[in-house]
Amino acid sequence: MENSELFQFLKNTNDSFFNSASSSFALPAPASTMQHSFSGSFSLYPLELDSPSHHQDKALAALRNHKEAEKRRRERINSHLDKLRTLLPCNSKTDKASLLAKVVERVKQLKQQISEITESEAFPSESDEVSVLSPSGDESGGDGRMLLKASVCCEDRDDLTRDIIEILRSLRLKTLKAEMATLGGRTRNVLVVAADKEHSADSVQFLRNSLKSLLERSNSHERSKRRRTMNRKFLP
Amino acid sequence: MENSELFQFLKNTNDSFFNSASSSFALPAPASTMQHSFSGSFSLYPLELDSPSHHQDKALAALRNHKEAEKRRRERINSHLDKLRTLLPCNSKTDKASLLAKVVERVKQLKQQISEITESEAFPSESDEVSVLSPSGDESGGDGRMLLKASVCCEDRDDLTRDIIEILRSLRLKTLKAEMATLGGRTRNVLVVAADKEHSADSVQFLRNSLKSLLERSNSHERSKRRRTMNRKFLP
DNA sequence: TCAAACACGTGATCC
DNA sequence: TGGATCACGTGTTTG
Repeated sequence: MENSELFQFLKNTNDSFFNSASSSFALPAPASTMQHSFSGSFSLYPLELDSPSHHQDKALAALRNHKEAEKRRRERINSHLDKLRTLLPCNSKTDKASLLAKVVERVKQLKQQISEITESEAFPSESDEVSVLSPSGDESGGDGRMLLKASVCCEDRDDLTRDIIEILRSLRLKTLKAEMATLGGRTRNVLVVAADKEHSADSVQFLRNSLKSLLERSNSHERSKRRRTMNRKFLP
Repeated sequence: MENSELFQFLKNTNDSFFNSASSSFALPAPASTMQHSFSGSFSLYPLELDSPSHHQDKALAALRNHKEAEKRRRERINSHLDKLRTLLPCNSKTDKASLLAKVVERVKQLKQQISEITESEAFPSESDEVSVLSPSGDESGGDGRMLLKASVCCEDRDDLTRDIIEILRSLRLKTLKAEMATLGGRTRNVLVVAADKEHSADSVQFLRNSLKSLLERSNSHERSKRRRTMNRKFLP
Protein backbone atom coordinates (compact mmCIF):
# COMPACT_ATOMS: atom_id res chain seq x y z
CA MET A 1 0.00 0.00 0.00
CA GLU A 2 2.69 2.48 1.02
CA ASN A 3 4.72 1.40 -1.99
CA SER A 4 1.98 1.70 -4.58
CA GLU A 5 3.48 4.86 -6.05
CA LEU A 6 6.81 3.18 -6.42
CA PHE A 7 5.21 0.22 -8.08
CA GLN A 8 3.33 2.53 -10.33
CA PHE A 9 6.57 4.12 -11.43
CA LEU A 10 8.15 0.78 -12.17
CA LYS A 11 5.05 -0.60 -13.78
CA ASN A 12 6.34 -0.70 -17.32
CA THR A 13 9.95 -1.63 -16.74
CA ASN A 14 10.78 -4.99 -18.23
CA ASP A 15 12.16 -7.99 -16.44
CA SER A 16 15.71 -7.56 -17.68
CA PHE A 17 15.94 -4.74 -15.20
CA PHE A 18 15.04 -7.01 -12.33
CA ASN A 19 17.45 -9.64 -13.54
CA SER A 20 20.43 -7.31 -13.24
CA ALA A 21 22.83 -8.02 -10.36
CA SER A 22 22.51 -4.51 -8.99
CA SER A 23 20.89 -4.31 -5.59
CA SER A 24 20.18 -0.60 -5.82
CA PHE A 25 18.21 1.45 -8.30
CA ALA A 26 19.94 2.46 -11.46
CA LEU A 27 17.19 4.85 -12.45
CA PRO A 28 16.28 8.08 -10.68
CA ALA A 29 13.23 7.72 -8.50
CA PRO A 30 10.40 10.26 -8.56
CA ALA A 31 10.21 12.67 -5.67
CA SER A 32 7.44 10.80 -3.99
CA THR A 33 9.65 7.74 -3.68
CA MET A 34 12.64 9.62 -2.23
CA GLN A 35 11.25 9.76 1.26
CA HIS A 36 13.57 7.00 2.42
CA SER A 37 16.73 8.48 0.89
CA PHE A 38 19.31 10.07 3.14
CA SER A 39 22.22 12.48 2.59
CA GLY A 40 24.74 11.43 5.28
CA SER A 41 28.17 10.12 4.33
CA PHE A 42 27.83 7.00 6.49
CA SER A 43 25.22 4.35 6.16
CA LEU A 44 22.53 4.00 8.79
CA TYR A 45 22.30 0.37 7.72
CA PRO A 46 25.91 -0.97 7.70
CA LEU A 47 24.88 -4.50 6.85
CA GLU A 48 22.37 -3.30 4.27
CA LEU A 49 19.70 -5.20 6.15
CA ASP A 50 16.45 -3.43 6.75
CA SER A 51 17.73 -0.63 4.55
CA PRO A 52 15.18 1.05 2.30
CA SER A 53 16.83 -0.38 -0.78
CA HIS A 54 16.63 -3.81 0.77
CA HIS A 55 12.96 -3.36 1.42
CA GLN A 56 12.46 -2.11 -2.06
CA ASP A 57 14.36 -5.02 -3.52
CA LYS A 58 12.26 -7.47 -1.61
CA ALA A 59 9.09 -5.73 -2.58
CA LEU A 60 10.09 -5.67 -6.22
CA ALA A 61 11.08 -9.32 -6.17
CA ALA A 62 7.74 -10.19 -4.61
CA LEU A 63 5.93 -8.16 -7.22
CA ARG A 64 7.84 -9.88 -10.01
CA ASN A 65 7.14 -13.32 -8.55
CA HIS A 66 3.53 -12.41 -8.21
CA LYS A 67 3.32 -11.27 -11.79
CA GLU A 68 4.97 -14.40 -13.12
CA ALA A 69 2.92 -16.71 -10.95
CA GLU A 70 -0.23 -15.09 -12.18
CA LYS A 71 0.93 -15.55 -15.75
CA ARG A 72 1.57 -19.23 -15.13
CA ARG A 73 -1.86 -19.58 -13.60
CA ARG A 74 -3.47 -18.00 -16.65
CA GLU A 75 -1.53 -20.28 -18.96
CA ARG A 76 -2.56 -23.34 -16.98
CA ILE A 77 -6.23 -22.43 -17.18
CA ASN A 78 -6.02 -21.60 -20.85
CA SER A 79 -4.25 -24.82 -21.70
CA HIS A 80 -7.09 -26.76 -20.12
CA LEU A 81 -9.56 -24.71 -22.08
CA ASP A 82 -7.64 -25.55 -25.24
CA LYS A 83 -7.83 -29.25 -24.40
CA LEU A 84 -11.56 -28.90 -23.97
CA ARG A 85 -11.77 -27.21 -27.35
CA THR A 86 -10.19 -30.25 -28.98
CA LEU A 87 -12.51 -32.60 -27.11
CA LEU A 88 -15.64 -30.81 -28.19
CA PRO A 89 -17.05 -30.44 -31.69
CA CYS A 90 -16.21 -26.77 -32.04
CA ASN A 91 -13.49 -24.83 -33.77
CA SER A 92 -10.68 -23.20 -31.88
CA LYS A 93 -12.19 -19.76 -32.31
CA THR A 94 -15.09 -20.14 -29.92
CA ASP A 95 -14.78 -17.82 -26.98
CA LYS A 96 -14.31 -18.98 -23.43
CA ALA A 97 -17.86 -18.42 -22.22
CA SER A 98 -19.49 -20.20 -25.15
CA LEU A 99 -16.98 -23.00 -24.87
CA LEU A 100 -17.76 -23.52 -21.21
CA ALA A 101 -21.47 -23.41 -21.93
CA LYS A 102 -20.98 -26.17 -24.48
CA VAL A 103 -18.93 -28.16 -22.02
CA VAL A 104 -21.70 -27.94 -19.45
CA GLU A 105 -24.25 -29.22 -21.93
CA ARG A 106 -21.95 -31.94 -23.20
CA VAL A 107 -21.22 -33.29 -19.73
CA LYS A 108 -24.94 -33.36 -18.94
CA GLN A 109 -25.62 -35.14 -22.23
CA LEU A 110 -22.96 -37.76 -21.76
CA LYS A 111 -23.97 -38.50 -18.19
CA GLN A 112 -27.59 -38.96 -19.18
CA GLN A 113 -26.65 -41.06 -22.16
CA ILE A 114 -24.60 -43.38 -19.98
CA SER A 115 -27.24 -43.80 -17.35
CA GLU A 116 -30.02 -44.43 -19.82
CA ILE A 117 -28.02 -47.04 -21.66
CA THR A 118 -26.74 -48.86 -18.61
CA GLU A 119 -30.06 -48.87 -16.79
CA SER A 120 -31.74 -50.66 -19.64
CA GLU A 121 -34.13 -53.47 -18.91
CA ALA A 122 -32.15 -56.34 -20.32
CA PHE A 123 -34.87 -58.97 -20.12
CA PRO A 124 -38.24 -59.12 -21.78
CA SER A 125 -41.16 -58.33 -19.54
CA GLU A 126 -44.64 -59.82 -19.66
CA SER A 127 -46.22 -56.75 -21.21
CA ASP A 128 -45.79 -55.51 -24.74
CA GLU A 129 -43.77 -52.32 -24.87
CA VAL A 130 -42.28 -49.96 -27.42
CA SER A 131 -40.07 -47.04 -26.53
CA VAL A 132 -37.91 -44.72 -28.60
CA LEU A 133 -35.87 -42.08 -26.88
CA SER A 134 -32.86 -39.96 -27.65
CA PRO A 135 -30.54 -40.17 -24.68
CA SER A 136 -28.52 -37.18 -25.78
CA GLY A 137 -31.29 -34.65 -26.03
CA ASP A 138 -31.51 -33.28 -29.54
CA GLU A 139 -27.94 -33.55 -30.69
CA SER A 140 -25.17 -35.87 -29.76
CA GLY A 141 -22.34 -33.41 -29.80
CA GLY A 142 -23.03 -31.08 -32.68
CA ASP A 143 -21.63 -33.49 -35.23
CA GLY A 144 -25.14 -33.72 -36.59
CA ARG A 145 -25.59 -37.27 -35.40
CA MET A 146 -28.44 -38.07 -33.05
CA LEU A 147 -28.45 -41.27 -31.03
CA LEU A 148 -31.71 -43.10 -30.55
CA LYS A 149 -32.41 -45.99 -28.30
CA ALA A 150 -35.33 -48.10 -29.39
CA SER A 151 -36.77 -50.95 -27.40
CA VAL A 152 -39.37 -53.49 -28.41
CA CYS A 153 -40.73 -56.10 -26.07
CA CYS A 154 -43.26 -58.55 -27.39
CA GLU A 155 -44.08 -62.17 -28.11
CA ASP A 156 -41.26 -63.82 -30.03
CA ARG A 157 -41.66 -64.82 -33.66
CA ASP A 158 -39.28 -65.86 -36.40
CA ASP A 159 -39.58 -62.88 -38.70
CA LEU A 160 -39.46 -60.21 -36.02
CA THR A 161 -35.80 -59.38 -36.53
CA ARG A 162 -36.28 -59.23 -40.28
CA ASP A 163 -39.16 -56.80 -39.85
CA ILE A 164 -37.14 -54.60 -37.53
CA ILE A 165 -34.27 -54.49 -39.97
CA GLU A 166 -36.63 -53.46 -42.74
CA ILE A 167 -38.02 -50.64 -40.63
CA LEU A 168 -34.58 -49.30 -39.82
CA ARG A 169 -33.51 -49.57 -43.43
CA SER A 170 -36.55 -47.72 -44.72
CA LEU A 171 -35.91 -44.94 -42.22
CA ARG A 172 -32.21 -44.88 -43.15
CA LEU A 173 -31.20 -45.41 -39.54
CA LYS A 174 -27.82 -46.90 -38.83
CA THR A 175 -27.69 -49.60 -36.19
CA LEU A 176 -24.80 -49.14 -33.80
CA LYS A 177 -25.74 -51.84 -31.35
CA ALA A 178 -28.44 -54.45 -31.09
CA GLU A 179 -29.30 -56.45 -28.05
CA MET A 180 -31.78 -59.27 -28.12
CA ALA A 181 -32.88 -61.34 -25.18
CA THR A 182 -35.45 -64.09 -25.20
CA LEU A 183 -37.13 -65.53 -22.16
CA GLY A 184 -40.07 -67.84 -22.11
CA GLY A 185 -41.13 -67.22 -25.67
CA ARG A 186 -41.02 -63.49 -25.27
CA THR A 187 -38.31 -61.29 -26.66
CA ARG A 188 -36.86 -57.88 -26.08
CA ASN A 189 -34.88 -56.06 -28.73
CA VAL A 190 -32.90 -53.02 -27.72
CA LEU A 191 -31.40 -51.05 -30.56
CA VAL A 192 -29.02 -48.15 -30.49
CA VAL A 193 -29.33 -46.39 -33.82
CA ALA A 194 -27.80 -43.24 -35.28
CA ALA A 195 -29.79 -40.61 -37.14
CA ASP A 196 -28.07 -38.24 -39.57
CA LYS A 197 -28.62 -34.55 -40.11
CA GLU A 198 -31.35 -35.40 -42.58
CA HIS A 199 -33.50 -36.74 -39.79
CA SER A 200 -35.83 -34.52 -37.86
CA ALA A 201 -37.63 -35.02 -34.59
CA ASP A 202 -40.35 -36.66 -36.67
CA SER A 203 -38.07 -39.61 -37.27
CA VAL A 204 -38.49 -40.50 -33.63
CA GLN A 205 -42.25 -40.63 -34.06
CA PHE A 206 -41.99 -42.57 -37.31
CA LEU A 207 -39.79 -45.15 -35.70
CA ARG A 208 -42.05 -45.40 -32.69
CA ASN A 209 -45.16 -45.89 -34.82
CA SER A 210 -43.49 -48.44 -37.08
CA LEU A 211 -42.40 -50.49 -34.11
CA LYS A 212 -45.88 -50.30 -32.61
CA SER A 213 -47.41 -51.64 -35.78
CA LEU A 214 -44.87 -54.43 -35.56
CA LEU A 215 -46.19 -55.15 -32.13
CA GLU A 216 -49.78 -55.44 -33.32
CA ARG A 217 -48.69 -57.90 -35.97
CA SER A 218 -47.14 -60.01 -33.21
CA ASN A 219 -50.32 -59.97 -31.20
CA SER A 220 -52.36 -61.32 -34.08
CA HIS A 221 -50.21 -64.46 -34.06
CA GLU A 222 -51.32 -67.56 -32.30
CA ARG A 223 -49.80 -67.84 -28.83
CA SER A 224 -49.49 -71.61 -28.93
CA LYS A 225 -45.85 -71.54 -30.00
CA ARG A 226 -44.88 -70.14 -26.64
CA ARG A 227 -42.10 -72.20 -25.19
CA ARG A 228 -40.01 -71.62 -22.11
CA THR A 229 -36.39 -72.08 -23.08
CA MET A 230 -35.18 -69.95 -20.24
CA ASN A 231 -36.45 -70.21 -16.74
CA ARG A 232 -36.33 -67.84 -13.83
CA LYS A 233 -33.31 -69.55 -12.32
CA PHE A 234 -31.29 -67.61 -14.81
CA LEU A 235 -32.07 -64.41 -12.96
CA PRO A 236 -30.32 -63.45 -9.75
CA MET B 1 -2.80 6.13 -25.26
CA GLU B 2 -2.97 9.88 -25.12
CA ASN B 3 -5.65 9.62 -22.46
CA SER B 4 -3.85 7.12 -20.27
CA GLU B 5 -2.80 9.74 -17.76
CA LEU B 6 -6.34 10.93 -17.44
CA PHE B 7 -7.56 7.41 -16.98
CA GLN B 8 -4.83 6.84 -14.46
CA PHE B 9 -6.00 9.78 -12.46
CA LEU B 10 -9.59 8.56 -12.53
CA LYS B 11 -8.66 4.98 -11.86
CA ASN B 12 -9.91 4.81 -8.33
CA THR B 13 -12.96 7.03 -8.55
CA ASN B 14 -16.14 5.07 -7.99
CA ASP B 15 -19.09 4.79 -10.30
CA SER B 16 -21.26 7.25 -8.43
CA PHE B 17 -19.04 9.91 -9.90
CA PHE B 18 -19.72 8.78 -13.43
CA ASN B 19 -23.41 8.54 -12.73
CA SER B 20 -23.68 12.18 -11.78
CA ALA B 21 -25.43 14.46 -14.25
CA SER B 22 -22.50 16.83 -14.44
CA SER B 23 -20.92 17.04 -17.84
CA SER B 24 -17.71 18.59 -16.59
CA PHE B 25 -15.20 17.50 -14.02
CA ALA B 26 -15.94 18.28 -10.41
CA LEU B 27 -12.44 17.40 -9.27
CA PRO B 28 -9.29 19.33 -10.11
CA ALA B 29 -7.24 17.65 -12.77
CA PRO B 30 -3.48 17.16 -12.43
CA ALA B 31 -1.25 19.46 -14.47
CA SER B 32 -0.60 16.82 -17.04
CA THR B 33 -4.29 16.63 -17.92
CA MET B 34 -4.82 20.38 -18.19
CA GLN B 35 -3.47 20.62 -21.68
CA HIS B 36 -6.95 21.04 -23.12
CA SER B 37 -8.10 23.79 -20.74
CA PHE B 38 -8.38 27.38 -21.91
CA SER B 39 -8.75 30.79 -20.19
CA GLY B 40 -10.91 32.73 -22.66
CA SER B 41 -14.35 34.04 -21.59
CA PHE B 42 -16.12 32.66 -24.65
CA SER B 43 -16.37 29.08 -25.68
CA LEU B 44 -14.46 27.84 -28.66
CA TYR B 45 -17.15 25.17 -28.97
CA PRO B 46 -20.54 26.96 -28.85
CA LEU B 47 -22.52 23.81 -29.43
CA GLU B 48 -20.38 21.86 -26.99
CA LEU B 49 -19.63 19.42 -29.77
CA ASP B 50 -16.04 18.38 -30.19
CA SER B 51 -15.26 20.27 -27.03
CA PRO B 52 -12.69 18.73 -24.70
CA SER B 53 -15.32 18.04 -22.09
CA HIS B 54 -17.42 16.30 -24.70
CA HIS B 55 -14.48 14.16 -25.62
CA GLN B 56 -13.80 13.44 -22.01
CA ASP B 57 -17.42 12.53 -21.37
CA LYS B 58 -17.40 10.14 -24.26
CA ALA B 59 -14.14 8.63 -23.16
CA LEU B 60 -15.39 8.20 -19.63
CA ALA B 61 -18.64 6.66 -20.80
CA ALA B 62 -16.72 4.25 -22.98
CA LEU B 63 -14.44 3.38 -20.11
CA ARG B 64 -17.41 2.72 -17.86
CA ASN B 65 -19.13 0.58 -20.48
CA HIS B 66 -15.93 -1.31 -21.00
CA LYS B 67 -15.54 -1.95 -17.31
CA GLU B 68 -19.09 -3.15 -16.90
CA ALA B 69 -18.97 -5.34 -19.98
CA GLU B 70 -15.82 -6.96 -18.72
CA LYS B 71 -17.50 -7.62 -15.41
CA ARG B 72 -20.44 -9.26 -17.15
CA ARG B 73 -18.05 -11.39 -19.16
CA ARG B 74 -16.30 -12.56 -16.00
CA GLU B 75 -19.60 -13.38 -14.35
CA ARG B 76 -20.73 -15.34 -17.39
CA ILE B 77 -17.58 -17.44 -17.38
CA ASN B 78 -17.67 -17.98 -13.63
CA SER B 79 -21.31 -19.03 -13.66
CA HIS B 80 -20.48 -21.73 -16.18
CA LEU B 81 -17.59 -22.84 -14.02
CA ASP B 82 -19.97 -23.06 -11.07
CA LYS B 83 -22.34 -25.22 -13.10
CA LEU B 84 -19.45 -27.51 -13.92
CA ARG B 85 -18.60 -27.72 -10.24
CA THR B 86 -22.08 -29.06 -9.48
CA LEU B 87 -21.85 -31.54 -12.35
CA LEU B 88 -18.56 -33.01 -11.22
CA PRO B 89 -17.73 -34.99 -8.12
CA CYS B 90 -15.85 -32.17 -6.42
CA ASN B 91 -16.64 -29.66 -3.76
CA SER B 92 -17.18 -26.01 -4.53
CA LYS B 93 -13.77 -25.05 -3.21
CA THR B 94 -11.67 -26.51 -6.00
CA ASP B 95 -9.82 -23.86 -7.93
CA LYS B 96 -10.45 -23.07 -11.57
CA ALA B 97 -7.43 -24.83 -13.01
CA SER B 98 -7.99 -28.06 -11.10
CA LEU B 99 -11.68 -27.94 -11.92
CA LEU B 100 -10.97 -27.61 -15.62
CA ALA B 101 -8.43 -30.42 -15.43
CA LYS B 102 -11.09 -32.62 -13.89
CA VAL B 103 -13.56 -31.60 -16.54
CA VAL B 104 -11.12 -32.60 -19.26
CA GLU B 105 -10.63 -36.01 -17.69
CA ARG B 106 -14.34 -36.49 -17.11
CA VAL B 107 -15.27 -35.69 -20.69
CA LYS B 108 -12.63 -38.07 -21.96
CA GLN B 109 -13.86 -40.77 -19.60
CA LEU B 110 -17.50 -40.33 -20.51
CA LYS B 111 -16.75 -40.39 -24.23
CA GLN B 112 -14.71 -43.52 -23.73
CA GLN B 113 -17.54 -45.20 -21.83
CA ILE B 114 -20.05 -44.32 -24.51
CA SER B 115 -17.86 -45.66 -27.28
CA GLU B 116 -17.18 -48.81 -25.32
CA ILE B 117 -20.88 -49.40 -24.97
CA THR B 118 -21.90 -48.55 -28.50
CA GLU B 119 -18.88 -50.11 -30.17
CA SER B 120 -18.86 -53.20 -28.02
CA GLU B 121 -18.70 -56.53 -29.73
CA ALA B 122 -22.38 -57.07 -29.38
CA PHE B 123 -22.62 -59.36 -32.33
CA PRO B 124 -21.38 -62.88 -32.68
CA SER B 125 -18.23 -63.23 -34.73
CA GLU B 126 -17.39 -65.99 -37.17
CA SER B 127 -14.90 -67.68 -34.86
CA ASP B 128 -15.68 -69.62 -31.72
CA GLU B 129 -14.56 -67.80 -28.61
CA VAL B 130 -14.71 -68.17 -24.86
CA SER B 131 -13.46 -65.57 -22.43
CA VAL B 132 -13.79 -65.17 -18.69
CA LEU B 133 -12.33 -62.14 -17.06
CA SER B 134 -12.85 -60.09 -13.91
CA PRO B 135 -13.18 -56.47 -15.02
CA SER B 136 -12.47 -55.09 -11.56
CA GLY B 137 -9.14 -56.77 -11.00
CA ASP B 138 -9.33 -59.31 -8.21
CA GLU B 139 -11.96 -57.77 -6.02
CA SER B 140 -14.98 -55.72 -6.84
CA GLY B 141 -14.94 -53.26 -3.99
CA GLY B 142 -13.67 -55.31 -1.06
CA ASP B 143 -17.10 -56.71 -0.17
CA GLY B 144 -15.76 -60.15 -0.92
CA ARG B 145 -17.78 -60.39 -4.12
CA MET B 146 -15.92 -60.82 -7.35
CA LEU B 147 -17.50 -59.88 -10.64
CA LEU B 148 -16.84 -62.01 -13.70
CA LYS B 149 -17.67 -61.28 -17.26
CA ALA B 150 -18.01 -64.40 -19.33
CA SER B 151 -18.50 -64.45 -23.06
CA VAL B 152 -19.32 -67.35 -25.33
CA CYS B 153 -19.51 -67.07 -29.07
CA CYS B 154 -20.39 -70.16 -31.07
CA GLU B 155 -22.83 -71.80 -33.44
CA ASP B 156 -26.36 -71.40 -32.17
CA ARG B 157 -28.34 -74.35 -30.87
CA ASP B 158 -31.53 -74.79 -28.91
CA ASP B 159 -30.15 -76.14 -25.68
CA LEU B 160 -27.20 -73.77 -25.40
CA THR B 161 -28.82 -71.45 -22.92
CA ARG B 162 -29.99 -74.38 -20.80
CA ASP B 163 -26.44 -75.73 -20.71
CA ILE B 164 -25.02 -72.39 -19.71
CA ILE B 165 -27.52 -72.08 -16.90
CA GLU B 166 -26.58 -75.50 -15.64
CA ILE B 167 -22.89 -74.61 -15.62
CA LEU B 168 -23.51 -71.46 -13.65
CA ARG B 169 -25.73 -73.30 -11.20
CA SER B 170 -23.22 -76.06 -10.59
CA LEU B 171 -20.52 -73.46 -9.91
CA ARG B 172 -22.90 -71.51 -7.66
CA LEU B 173 -22.42 -68.36 -9.67
CA LYS B 174 -25.12 -65.74 -9.58
CA THR B 175 -26.11 -64.18 -12.87
CA LEU B 176 -26.45 -60.43 -12.64
CA LYS B 177 -26.94 -59.69 -16.30
CA ALA B 178 -27.20 -61.74 -19.46
CA GLU B 179 -26.99 -60.52 -23.01
CA MET B 180 -27.64 -62.71 -25.99
CA ALA B 181 -27.37 -61.78 -29.64
CA THR B 182 -27.88 -63.98 -32.67
CA LEU B 183 -26.73 -63.31 -36.18
CA GLY B 184 -26.76 -65.69 -39.05
CA GLY B 185 -27.18 -68.81 -37.00
CA ARG B 186 -24.38 -67.88 -34.65
CA THR B 187 -24.86 -66.60 -31.14
CA ARG B 188 -22.95 -64.65 -28.56
CA ASN B 189 -23.80 -64.79 -24.88
CA VAL B 190 -22.29 -62.27 -22.51
CA LEU B 191 -22.84 -62.99 -18.84
CA VAL B 192 -22.02 -60.89 -15.83
CA VAL B 193 -21.87 -63.19 -12.84
CA ALA B 194 -21.01 -62.72 -9.19
CA ALA B 195 -18.72 -65.04 -7.23
CA ASP B 196 -18.91 -65.23 -3.42
CA LYS B 197 -16.13 -65.46 -0.89
CA GLU B 198 -16.24 -69.23 -1.21
CA HIS B 199 -14.92 -68.95 -4.74
CA SER B 200 -11.23 -68.89 -5.42
CA ALA B 201 -9.29 -67.90 -8.48
CA ASP B 202 -9.83 -71.48 -9.63
CA SER B 203 -13.47 -70.73 -10.23
CA VAL B 204 -12.43 -68.59 -13.13
CA GLN B 205 -10.58 -71.53 -14.65
CA PHE B 206 -13.47 -73.90 -13.92
CA LEU B 207 -15.91 -71.60 -15.62
CA ARG B 208 -13.64 -71.08 -18.58
CA ASN B 209 -13.11 -74.82 -19.05
CA SER B 210 -16.80 -75.60 -18.68
CA LEU B 211 -17.70 -73.05 -21.31
CA LYS B 212 -15.03 -74.39 -23.62
CA SER B 213 -16.44 -77.90 -23.33
CA LEU B 214 -19.78 -76.37 -24.20
CA LEU B 215 -18.18 -74.99 -27.30
CA GLU B 216 -16.83 -78.37 -28.37
CA ARG B 217 -20.28 -79.83 -27.97
CA SER B 218 -21.57 -77.18 -30.36
CA ASN B 219 -18.91 -78.00 -32.91
CA SER B 220 -19.88 -81.64 -32.99
CA HIS B 221 -23.33 -80.64 -34.20
CA GLU B 222 -24.15 -80.71 -37.83
CA ARG B 223 -23.81 -77.27 -39.45
CA SER B 224 -26.68 -77.77 -41.87
CA LYS B 225 -29.18 -75.95 -39.64
CA ARG B 226 -27.31 -72.75 -40.23
CA ARG B 227 -29.70 -70.13 -41.43
CA ARG B 228 -29.05 -66.47 -42.10
CA THR B 229 -31.91 -64.61 -40.52
CA MET B 230 -29.85 -61.47 -40.17
CA ASN B 231 -27.72 -60.04 -42.87
CA ARG B 232 -24.84 -57.62 -42.77
CA LYS B 233 -27.08 -54.69 -43.61
CA PHE B 234 -27.93 -54.69 -39.97
CA LEU B 235 -24.45 -53.52 -39.11
CA PRO B 236 -23.36 -49.92 -39.54
C1' DT C 1 -16.88 3.54 -34.88
C1' DC C 2 -18.39 0.46 -31.54
C1' DA C 3 -18.86 -3.80 -29.04
C1' DA C 4 -16.85 -8.07 -27.69
C1' DA C 5 -13.12 -10.88 -26.31
C1' DC C 6 -8.54 -11.42 -24.55
C1' DA C 7 -4.08 -10.94 -21.71
C1' DC C 8 -2.04 -8.35 -18.47
C1' DG C 9 -0.53 -6.43 -13.85
C1' DT C 10 -2.23 -5.44 -9.49
C1' DG C 11 -4.52 -5.46 -4.66
C1' DA C 12 -6.89 -8.47 -1.62
C1' DT C 13 -7.54 -12.74 0.68
C1' DC C 14 -6.71 -17.25 2.53
C1' DC C 15 -3.97 -20.82 4.39
C1' DT D 1 5.62 -15.04 6.41
C1' DG D 2 5.18 -16.63 1.50
C1' DG D 3 2.62 -18.93 -2.03
C1' DA D 4 -1.51 -19.55 -4.43
C1' DT D 5 -5.89 -17.99 -5.99
C1' DC D 6 -9.26 -14.68 -7.18
C1' DA D 7 -11.64 -10.29 -8.97
C1' DC D 8 -10.80 -6.15 -10.87
C1' DG D 9 -9.83 -2.34 -14.24
C1' DT D 10 -7.23 -1.49 -18.08
C1' DG D 11 -4.90 -1.56 -22.90
C1' DT D 12 -5.18 -4.01 -27.14
C1' DT D 13 -7.08 -6.44 -30.96
C1' DT D 14 -10.67 -7.97 -34.08
C1' DG D 15 -14.82 -7.85 -36.73
